[in-house]
Amino acid sequence: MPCNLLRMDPVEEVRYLVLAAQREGNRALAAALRPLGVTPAQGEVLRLLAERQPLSLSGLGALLVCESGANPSRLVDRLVAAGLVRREGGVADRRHVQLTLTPDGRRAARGAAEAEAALHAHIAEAATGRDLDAVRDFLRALVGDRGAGLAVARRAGRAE
Amino acid sequence: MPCNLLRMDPVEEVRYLVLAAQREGNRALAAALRPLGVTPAQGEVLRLLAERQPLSLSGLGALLVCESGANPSRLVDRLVAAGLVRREGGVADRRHVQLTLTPDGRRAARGAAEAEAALHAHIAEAATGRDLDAVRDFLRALVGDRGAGLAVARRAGRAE
DNA sequence: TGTAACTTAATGACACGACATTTAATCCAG
DNA sequence: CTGGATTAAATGTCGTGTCATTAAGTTACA
Repeated sequence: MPCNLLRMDPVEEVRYLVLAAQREGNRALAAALRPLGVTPAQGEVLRLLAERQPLSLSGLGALLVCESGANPSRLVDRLVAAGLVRREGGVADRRHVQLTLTPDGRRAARGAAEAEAALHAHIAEAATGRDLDAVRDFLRALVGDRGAGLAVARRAGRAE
Repeated sequence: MPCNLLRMDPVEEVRYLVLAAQREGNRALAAALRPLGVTPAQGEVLRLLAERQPLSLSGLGALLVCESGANPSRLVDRLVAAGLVRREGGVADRRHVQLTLTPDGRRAARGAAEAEAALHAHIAEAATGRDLDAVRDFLRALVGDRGAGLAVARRAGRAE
């Protein structure tokens, strides 16, 4: 009885819409990446390495928005097993691993960039006639600088 | 080279901020629910049943924003094992399961409501001085009526 | 120097989340 | 009334995502 008469609180609806947007974006991206044999999380790793290799596991973890807190050992494991990433022991500090793309990994990163472009076009379309910067500012305030929010800030060049 | 001089595209930043907001919201909610021994996904089931029981598995699945596509058999399994939900065979149609809350489940649903209220207060705080309705409208346009977006629309009374 | 604090990565455990397949119950066209 | 399509639920599989612990390497300080 409560829900056809009572409208949902805008705050609660925004909470669920954020969840829904993440889910649908992830589904769309997964579908676009499937022909490459790569998942969205793996695609994020490939894109980061293409721009900033070499990276250590913890350096990568600091920039990943997915898998924000922990170290992405197992995420990288699968990319190494797939032959897309090389994992070499560090020289100066033997704790640090050096992650780099293989030639196949570079190719997959290019494909992932195209899949992301399609998703970005979809977001841009939903933003036509709206103030996307206001949405961005709200989301920045919402995530603050904890965990995943800090990773985005680092990616955007707003924090080191 | 690319990232301290080149600002990130607002569209791409919004994409990652949506992901980050979902992650951080989920982490905060998980922490608030942990004393109850319940996860955010389980909390969503408890809240839905508290308002709309009895529900079948597919009816529940149509309203869940998490786990949007599939049937939430295993999600419910754990709630039944925890003694929070009762799962009874249907009468008219023996395929349909009847899900209802146990007294413990009603109690857990009340606790989950309090944990959600804290998250909603955090969202409301990030929205002060901003146009939350505009954010909501953008996110509605973004998710459309596919999968999780449709579940939100149903919850908000915008669709049956 | 030597040891305690710290950092990095690996790993165990558990619960999703998405897709696909299977099984059982119901519906419906002929 | 019957046999194929449809629907509901369960289940298999794989890849996260989070928290915790462990082990190894490095730093810092008494």
